[in-house]
Formats: sequence, structure tokens, C-alpha cells
Amino acid sequence: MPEGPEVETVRRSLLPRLLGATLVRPRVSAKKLRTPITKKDLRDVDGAVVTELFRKGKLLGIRTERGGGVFVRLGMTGRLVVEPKTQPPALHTHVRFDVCGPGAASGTELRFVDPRRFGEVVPFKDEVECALELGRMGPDGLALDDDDRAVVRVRLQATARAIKDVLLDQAVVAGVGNIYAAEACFVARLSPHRAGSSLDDDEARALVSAVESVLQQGVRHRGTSFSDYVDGDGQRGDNARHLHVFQREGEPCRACGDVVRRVVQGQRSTFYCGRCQR
DNA sequence: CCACTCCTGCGT
DNA sequence: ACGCAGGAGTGG
Repeated sequence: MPEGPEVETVRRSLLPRLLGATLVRPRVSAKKLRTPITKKDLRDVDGAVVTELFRKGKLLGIRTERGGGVFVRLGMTGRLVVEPKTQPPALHTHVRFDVCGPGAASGTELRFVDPRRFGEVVPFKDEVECALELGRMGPDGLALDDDDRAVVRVRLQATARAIKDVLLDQAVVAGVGNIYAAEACFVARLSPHRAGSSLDDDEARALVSAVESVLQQGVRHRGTSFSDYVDGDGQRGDNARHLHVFQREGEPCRACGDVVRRVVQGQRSTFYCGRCQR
């Protein structure tokens, strides 16, 4: 469900509710997440004050005063929300904490909900463990500097794989998923099937730039909710109606009026305009 | 590298 | 009943 912009929207919405608050009494469901977790795994977070909420790519991190914390990966259907304790937890709620605020945040719970259980909550014990995990990813697509842009460009051109597949590789650029990969190819006017190695420098530059702009647009509209994505307050995002091609099979291209096509590429749907994108 | 796998839910 | 879904690791 969530890609970089959605996770960033969740992060921002949770900031005022979690920063400076204390997480206590972790509870976990019996169902196995991608990485199984127990209460015991969360004891280092129990009773600790939240000092930071960070994100890299699609990975969300909660750091506490003790230096450790937890990573939250939302997978396809994960939600991380703060809700009043009076509200019964949704079906498929797998991890919960009481949130004890210095402010008015008491009486609420932090809840990780994930029907398909492709997501996970994984503790890290210190900065070293945290950095190790973040280091497995390429640069964050929402925070590229000039060096990062050059690195991503080179990595795109260094492979014969289709550019749309390369954009989904979190080790190349972090935070791009199936929606924004298709959108970036459209904005760059490149066919998703193009081999990375076939891009000239201008095309590669345009693609990296398109990645940045579609991700930023996603954040501006608080994420894409074409079905069930919500932020930490349960609010839907607005980006779906700004998409150029994703989920628009059979509809007219907003640029040229030709029909938007859907093809399956690497087991995932890809949407594109055969006329605008070469 | 690709296809397959982990799951549940929804629309056709 | 079947196909499809915003992710990502694995094993051939």
C-alpha cells in the first residue's frame, strides 16, 4: 500500500502525537508478521520517551531516549495509527502500545494494523543496528542531493533491466513503489520497458528528476489513497486524482488523449501511454 | 535475473 | 470461483 510519500505522510501525522510521549505496555497478537515479534522483543522500548520519528524510503523508525527503537515496515496493507483507547482496535491489529503523553496525548494507543501481514515491526537496539539497516537502502528519493542524483543515474544506466523494475529496487533509490515508478516513467516520457543501459544522460537525468517530482507531489497531496491507505490520524490522501497513468487503464492520457495501457511487468501491473512514452 | 512466496480482502 | 492489490525476500 504505502510508498515513500505515504510513509512520510504517516510520519508527519504521528509527530505531534508521539514526540515526547512515552510508549508503555507493548502487546502483540498471536499472528506471525513477516518477522515474528514478541512482547519481550519490545521491552527496551517499554517506558521510553520517543525522541525521534524518522523515515528512509518506505521504512519508518521510532527512536527513544535510550538510543534504540523500532522500525515499522508497512508492507502492502500496514497502517500505523494513534487512536483513543475507547475505540476498539481494528481487526488485524498486531502491535499496540499505550501512549502516555506529557500533554493531552494520554488515553491513546499506538496501533500497527496489517491484514495481509507483509509488514513488520522490528526493534533495533542502538545506532549501529539502525545505521546497518538504513545502509541496505539506496538514497531516499525524497531527499536526494547532487551526488545522490549522479549515483542513481549511473546505477540506472549500468543495468540492462527495464527501468520500471530498476526504480522498484530499494537499493537503487529508496521509497519508489509501483505507483510512483509508473508515474515517474510517464513524467520522464520514457517507456517502462526501456533498458536502463539504453538511456542517454539526458534521459537518465530526466528520469531521476521525475522520480523526485512525483514523490514530492505525493507528499504535497498527503499520499495516494486509491483504496484503503490512511495516515496516522486515519485520514485519506488526495493524490489519486492527480495520477497520470496509474490505475487508469483504458482512460485517456491526460497529455495526448491516447488510451492508457496496462501490462504486467515483473509480476506487477504497469500503466503507461504508448504515445507519450518512448 | 526472473518467478514464486508470504497473507487477507475486494471487485467482477 | 478467480484475479488482483500500494512490498520484498528467497531460491532456482
